[in-house]
Amino acid sequence: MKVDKLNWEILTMLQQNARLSNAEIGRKVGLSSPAVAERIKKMEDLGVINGYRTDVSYTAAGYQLKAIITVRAFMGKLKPFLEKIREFREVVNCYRITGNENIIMEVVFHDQKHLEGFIDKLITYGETRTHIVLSNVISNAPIPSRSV
Amino acid sequence: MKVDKLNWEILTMLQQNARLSNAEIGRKVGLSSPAVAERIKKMEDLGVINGYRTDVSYTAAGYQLKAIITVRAFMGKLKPFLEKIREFREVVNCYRITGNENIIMEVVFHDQKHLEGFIDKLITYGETRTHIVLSNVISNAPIPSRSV
DNA sequence: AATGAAATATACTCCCT
DNA sequence: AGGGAGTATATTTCATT
Repeated sequence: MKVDKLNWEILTMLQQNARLSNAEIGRKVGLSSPAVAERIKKMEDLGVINGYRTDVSYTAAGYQLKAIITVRAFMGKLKPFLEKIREFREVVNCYRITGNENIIMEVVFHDQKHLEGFIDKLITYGETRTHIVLSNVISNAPIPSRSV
Repeated sequence: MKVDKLNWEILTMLQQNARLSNAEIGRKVGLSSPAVAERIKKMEDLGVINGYRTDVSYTAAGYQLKAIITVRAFMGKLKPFLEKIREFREVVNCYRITGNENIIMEVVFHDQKHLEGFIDKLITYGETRTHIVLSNVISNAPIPSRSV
């Protein structure tokens, strides 16, 4: 899909603040609010925009820790794992990746016991490695519009 | 901070769609729109809500691949790395983590050459490992309100 | 594709409880 | 902490270019 310059300006603003009004976006990019609404609608329909998310602080929300967990699935266990993992609501993101590990996940936990219980549930599916997140260096940076 | 049941309902809705109007949220949770606005404002001020992001498809936006890159920083190179990495706009997320690797990043690339050039820029800072993202199993799932 | 105008809906401010 | 009223602003629809 072709995303033109104007749409990139809109996307850049929306990535920084998804709750901006169409009218406000229009003022900054020099379009009327119906024009902005139409462009956004089209980007939603084409799948350029997947959705609008609120970034909730996991610590403020009562979770003490976040972990990056990789899984190296046992033979024949990847598919069952992929079906099972959707049931675990602690999992914020989960990707299938290349390399020695097949899966990488970002998971939030109330405490260490919670983390321990989570890892225990995965032992039948594969070998796990857990990294605790110490701090955020970059969080959900907007995707830039062109070669950087 | 104490997030009560009503705020959790609001947060759950906002995590799924950040562009919902206060009026619509109010209708579903049984509050007036000024009351919803006030609660949201308070959660923003307290840092429960960090912001509102638009989820843009990196492929639709002209990026061909996404990679998970870990870095094991050389002695004394972690700090310089943390300062430098903010300049790279391809980096969508970057965390400091425990374990053998110090850093894990989620990075988007136009093509393999772009990825190659990126990795080259990191060699003075540490040892990198790159995993290409094959597919999304779970994407930005809302943080659940209680023990799961 | 975009604009302008009319109708509807929402947000914001203030006061009251 | 929330409701209600009044005003300002935004969204939506549609006709027009």
